[in-house]
Amino acid sequence: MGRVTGDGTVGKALEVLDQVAAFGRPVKFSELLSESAFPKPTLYRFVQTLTNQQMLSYDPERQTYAPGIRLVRLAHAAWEQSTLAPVARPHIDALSAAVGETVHLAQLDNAQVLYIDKRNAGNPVQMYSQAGKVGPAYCTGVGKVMLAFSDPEIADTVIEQQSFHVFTEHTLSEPSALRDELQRIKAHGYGFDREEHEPGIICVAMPVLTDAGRVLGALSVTSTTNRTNLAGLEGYVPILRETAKKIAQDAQNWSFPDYDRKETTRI
Amino acid sequence: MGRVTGDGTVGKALEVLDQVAAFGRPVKFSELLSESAFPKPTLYRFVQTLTNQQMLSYDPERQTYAPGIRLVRLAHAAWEQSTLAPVARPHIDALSAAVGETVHLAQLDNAQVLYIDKRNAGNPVQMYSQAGKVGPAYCTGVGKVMLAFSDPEIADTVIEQQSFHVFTEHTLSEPSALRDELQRIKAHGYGFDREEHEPGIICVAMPVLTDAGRVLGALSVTSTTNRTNLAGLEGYVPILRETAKKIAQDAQNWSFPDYDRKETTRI
DNA sequence: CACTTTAGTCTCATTATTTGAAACTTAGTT
DNA sequence: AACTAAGTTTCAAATAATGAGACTAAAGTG
Repeated sequence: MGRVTGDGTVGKALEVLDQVAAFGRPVKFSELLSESAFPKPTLYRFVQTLTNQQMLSYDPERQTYAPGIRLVRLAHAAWEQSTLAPVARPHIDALSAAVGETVHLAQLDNAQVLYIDKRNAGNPVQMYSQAGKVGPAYCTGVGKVMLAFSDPEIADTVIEQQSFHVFTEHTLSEPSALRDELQRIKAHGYGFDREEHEPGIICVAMPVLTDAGRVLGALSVTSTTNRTNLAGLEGYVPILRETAKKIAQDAQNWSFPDYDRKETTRI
Repeated sequence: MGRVTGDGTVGKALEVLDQVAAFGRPVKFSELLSESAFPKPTLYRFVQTLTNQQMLSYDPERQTYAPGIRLVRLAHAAWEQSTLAPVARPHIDALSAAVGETVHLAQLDNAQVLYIDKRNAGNPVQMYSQAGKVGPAYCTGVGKVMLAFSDPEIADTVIEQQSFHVFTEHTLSEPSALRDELQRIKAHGYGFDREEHEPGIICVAMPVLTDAGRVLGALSVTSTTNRTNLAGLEGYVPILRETAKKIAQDAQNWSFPDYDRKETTRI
């Protein structure tokens, strides 16, 4: 059995859920079927079950499925309890205020970069729309920095799964080039995105490491080639290093208060 | 069988997931067991499966489970495709700028108010931390407004599920009082929160309705009794009504562009 | 209009998985 | 060492998942 899923029925159902999410738009049953490894009635039942459970939503007019509203509720709990976001929040607020540029906080999920928080430079709104978004690990500042400090075995597994799609003329398109870059990043302690993902967009990234050296996530300050250059961004390294250190410390000391939360409180 | 779950194994597993999320903090297996309807080995296997699947995360040090990071990624897709948030975004930006007070956008999920977007008044950050949060339907402006315009059958079902916990001296603590209030809201077309959930916090809420009168969600402008009063908030009714109308129109005309999204794009 | 195709839904005997009582293994007391 | 509580494994019985195929509805075609 070629399948990696495992975990019986539940694993299979979640695989379907991921598939729907991967489309990035509402999908018809037939579209799903043509990409799915499951036979028609089996896929059908999964989709029905997930829709019943509000893990998928169904648009009867267009006959399309999309990830459901129940996920939004569940994710809030996940974000607050299983990501760096709550401990990092005050620190990236301060960082953002100090540098006046866009700040990202990311973690690794499934060989992809998962952005878990963001502070915009000029425009103060439009935030949640970004947290939860995923990006490629091989051509983003945060992605490369996390790989550079990851366990070599894990890094290898992740590298194997990268698409190495060429976004710009600066994109590293070969695993070997990426490995060299990771070497350099590890030596310096931080890394750059040199317009590797989008023309004109550059960033400095810093890993968030435990005292033992385990990667918890990464931070970055992003700007454009119009406003600054790599040397300019390098000036943020000290404050980035400080911020990363504080986040790591707080994360290690973090202990959840065991207050009884009687009822939901006002948001 | 008394169980409401249905949907076989997948439904049961998701019930466990909900239970973990409901704790609002990392939980030990034994805590979960004592609240769960499942026998020990069954619950044990569900928790294992969900952890494998990254729907739960496990902290080996504290031996606790929490909702997992995979949910954050899935929720982003849900938020963008299955909620009012993307269509409403520009309109609530405009509303927020115009009124200079905190603005909420909410939908009903499972007899609860689910906040799906928010604009803060003074402090511009701290946003995603709020979207995804849930609140009671019977004592929030958005909750009551959505109930008032819902199908009576649905409203009844929802009302039955409310806790009617008394948060403040103004909280409506009886279904009959709530029903009267819903009547009044329906007559006026909008509603207030008169410090029913938290002392000093008041709001005006407006439903977002389709042309056919179906409830899509609700909007509210929140303030404090220090800054204004109900009469003051009532002044926002025209702009709220306009905003709600625009959101409803956009939601009805909304059609997803069928561009091929080749790769993930920069966040 | 009958005929074909395609997409979506349903049935049911077979098969595989889930189930949970009970037993076992740690790890922490007294 | 004896006791206790929390977590984990086993295995036969009970149950649910599976998918080939049949059916239906709707859209396209000659």
